[in-house]
Amino acid sequence: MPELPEVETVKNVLKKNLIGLKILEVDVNYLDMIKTNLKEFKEKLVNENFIDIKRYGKWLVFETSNYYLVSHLRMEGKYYYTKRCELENHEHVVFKLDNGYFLRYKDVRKFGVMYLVDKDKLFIDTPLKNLGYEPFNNKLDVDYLMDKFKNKRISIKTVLLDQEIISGLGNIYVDEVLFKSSISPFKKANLLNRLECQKIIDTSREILSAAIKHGGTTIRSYTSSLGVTGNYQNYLLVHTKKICSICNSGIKVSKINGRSTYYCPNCQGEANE
DNA sequence: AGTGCGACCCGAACGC
DNA sequence: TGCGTTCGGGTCGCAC
Repeated sequence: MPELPEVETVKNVLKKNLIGLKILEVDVNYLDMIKTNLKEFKEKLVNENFIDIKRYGKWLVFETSNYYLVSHLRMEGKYYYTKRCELENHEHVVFKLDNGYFLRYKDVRKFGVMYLVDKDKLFIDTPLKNLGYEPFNNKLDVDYLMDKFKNKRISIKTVLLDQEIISGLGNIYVDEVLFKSSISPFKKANLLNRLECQKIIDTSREILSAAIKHGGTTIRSYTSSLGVTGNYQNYLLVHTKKICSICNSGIKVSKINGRSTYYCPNCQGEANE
């Protein structure tokens, strides 16, 4: 499932292939995937050139001559850059390009979404308007986190999944960050001190850098797609693990706000601490 | 404003 | 074995 490192990898591969190419045709097979006006989506993108591809948090943003195409892969969305023109199952959006290739978006669960907006509306008419700082942003510091956490009486696990505070951490990496910071996922965010906030910042940067270096994490073995067959799963310390690599205690799994959460009760503390 | 939860999906995993 | 049920994953939108 793509989190920030996976999306970064996809972005880099797409960028290598798509820049300069023109869109000749747009097919949409699952209408609800397009969250802005469907007719405009199909018409406006014709004859647009790909100029740049960016990533904001887990969002992928294609810059074309006149618009931004905003895409979120959710759990299983993937892009294929291919000469194949036969429609495969679960391919919901297909772009025909002017070099004989196609950009094909495939998403079994249909969870992904796309927006098409004018260039001055990227941070106004899309969910990007709510994104918090990325882990690598220098503005993400202890004062920022202390301020964001001060009225949050919910678990730090839930708060770190909130993209409006830090953007780009998903379920796997939040577990890793909290483990490496020796903080219980159950701890209320407003109870964290400055040292703990600093640890969250430092470990987020460390873990995401390492994950990007290894191409992201492939937990379920879906068929590989454009650039997303990472091997960071081999470096996970707590998520999906049974035994703590630090103290040999059994790793516990609990639901926090509906999300499966792996933690070491000995190194990080228990539910009621 | 903060919080909680349903909706969105469907293949895989599970339970009987 | 075969069938029905549950689960998971990120985000939005809504109710309180």
